[in-house]
Amino acid sequence: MKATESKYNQCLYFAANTLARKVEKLALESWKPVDLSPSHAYLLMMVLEQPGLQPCCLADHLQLSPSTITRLIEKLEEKQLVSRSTEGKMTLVYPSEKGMALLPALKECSKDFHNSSCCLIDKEERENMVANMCNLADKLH
Amino acid sequence: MKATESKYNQCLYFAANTLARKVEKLALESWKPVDLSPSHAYLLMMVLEQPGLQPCCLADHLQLSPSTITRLIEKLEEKQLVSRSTEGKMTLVYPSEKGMALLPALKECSKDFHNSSCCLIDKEERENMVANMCNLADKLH
DNA sequence: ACTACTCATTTGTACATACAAGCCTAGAAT
DNA sequence: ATTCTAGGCTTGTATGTACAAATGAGTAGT
Repeated sequence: MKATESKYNQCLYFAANTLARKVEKLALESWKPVDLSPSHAYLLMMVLEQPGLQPCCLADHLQLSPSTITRLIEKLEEKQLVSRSTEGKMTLVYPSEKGMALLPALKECSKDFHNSSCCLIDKEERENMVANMCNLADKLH
Repeated sequence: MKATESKYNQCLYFAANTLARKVEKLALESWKPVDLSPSHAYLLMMVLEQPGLQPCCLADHLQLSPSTITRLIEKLEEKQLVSRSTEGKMTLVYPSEKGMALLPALKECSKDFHNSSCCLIDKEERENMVANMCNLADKLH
């Protein structure tokens, strides 16, 4: 059955969750080439762009809780893609050589993901939707 | 930081997930009075409306995997809100007395959830968004 | 200098969900 | 009848995420 045919096709809870799960699945596919989950990949990309970023800053930009960020970094550290250095009460996250080497592949995955969702929906409509979703998310405190 | 201010505010992955998590949180609050998570509540409401529904049908309408449905039913059974009866190779789910007694409260929660999201966003815009999200979800195979 | 307080991070634990493999039961093929 | 197959459900296990409590390091009050 399609989501649009479901009993709950007018329910925000239903729509938001269903969409997110499907998008997650698509993203998972797109980032398979680098063997990272989408959130790991986004975090790594941020660190590559701004080496020495703090976890709290990552949490802000990715809109994830600090504890989740810790968990994501842990895994990237295991894979030796980033390293943490503790400076006083804060932690700085740096990409490793191996992490840096991954940048082009990451960008490729990013592009792939973007394309595979773009071909399903009109560019303008898509942009509108994404903006609306962010807006509503912000209102939800 | 707000989602609209994030580095990734144009990314579908980011927008869909951020929104879904926030909506989930709001829904969680709304259904606290009946001490059920939103998905448990929706499942129960479906069973109340159509006693004897099969898990596969629930999975279809709620757009969740069969295994997730099993897990949801298990918990509702523990709470003695529904019961399962195996008829040949299929399973039928029925509400219990206790489950039926919960119907008015469930409807109240449902209304609350709807209202608390409605006061944040224009009715028409909201309806549009929900419809668009379902549509896109369907296209994401 | 001692205490209390705050902030950034981590840890233990829990929840929502899914995938893959297994288990029954019903019906089909022989 | 016996075996094969398919469908519906369940089970083991894994992923993504968060909350609440714990840690540890600066900071302010006295």
